[in-house]
Amino acid sequence: MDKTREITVDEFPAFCRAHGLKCTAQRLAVFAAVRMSTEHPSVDATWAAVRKQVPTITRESVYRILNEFAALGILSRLDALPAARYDTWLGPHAHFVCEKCGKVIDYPLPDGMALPKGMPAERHHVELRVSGLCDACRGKSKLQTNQKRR
Amino acid sequence: MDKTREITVDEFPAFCRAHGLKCTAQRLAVFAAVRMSTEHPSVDATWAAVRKQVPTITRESVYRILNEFAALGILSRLDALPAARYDTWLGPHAHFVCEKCGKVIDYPLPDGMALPKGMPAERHHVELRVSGLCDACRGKSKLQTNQKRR
DNA sequence: CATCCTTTTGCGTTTAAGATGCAAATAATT
DNA sequence: AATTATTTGCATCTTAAACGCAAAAGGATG
Repeated sequence: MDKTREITVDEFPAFCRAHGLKCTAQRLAVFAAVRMSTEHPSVDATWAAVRKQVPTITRESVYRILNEFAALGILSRLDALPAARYDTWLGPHAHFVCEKCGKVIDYPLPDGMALPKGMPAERHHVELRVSGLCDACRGKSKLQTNQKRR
Repeated sequence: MDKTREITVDEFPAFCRAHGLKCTAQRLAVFAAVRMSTEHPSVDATWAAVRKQVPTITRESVYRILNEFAALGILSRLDALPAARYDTWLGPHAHFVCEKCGKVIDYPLPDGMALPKGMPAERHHVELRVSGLCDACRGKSKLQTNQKRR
């Protein structure tokens, strides 16, 4: 089985059973929210989406569930400031991170991109991160003047 | 001039003059601390080192100075949890980040590694991040059992 | 070298992310 | 339907990071 393949929402209950997890409404809704989003949502963004389905869920549960999922490997965690973001694309890929608005855009890695020699073999997550200004932020003159340019 | 070249501590006063910054003892000590370290220090680690030279400096000043330096481009900021880390190696390179102890190890990028097509051109920082367990943490059996393995 | 002016620092305070402990609630199994 | 281990919600705590402002210090000028 390909560990980098994203599982679908339909497959989620079986995933829970296979890992001895209860398939709660909270877990399902959190997984579906991240799986369906293309925005690499933060905890709070995920919480906002999940509350529409499960109004009683707390932010703390979203934290716990997202980190649990990251530890189990069905989603990846992108350490970013001010807040970590989550993603279900598990294969090696590149992230463009806008320094102004925080937007994250995915790119596939070039074919045949090799890791540097000497890197530990049992890697969990490969991430090429490029930061700068996204098109929207670059277009805004007001933001441009605030942003230090080189 | 190569913008990815690290400036030396000796060159720092000239750098300040060129950018209209006052060359204060605080700025010099913060720069020297990160420049001399191979540990990718966090704000607090930098603060601890700088206090030996400038005992009165506050953590807030270290925050401000490090972020100012990152904005000016003489050091790079590595967004990591629980705290951001700073580095003076400005050229493209890879970071191995230990998921257990947070240790960061630098690797040069393989020759000819191309960026994915469509990435914004005016990039500020290219980072290949690989996470997993460092040798020290992998060697500790106690940690190994705590760590979920896949 | 003394003065002036701008920048920077230190201090107090604030916001927000993330984690934790425990009792109540709930899913899975019999 | 009852049982049991897991999970959630709630309250609380810790720490990273940022901000506003008055005091202090750097750097230029006469």
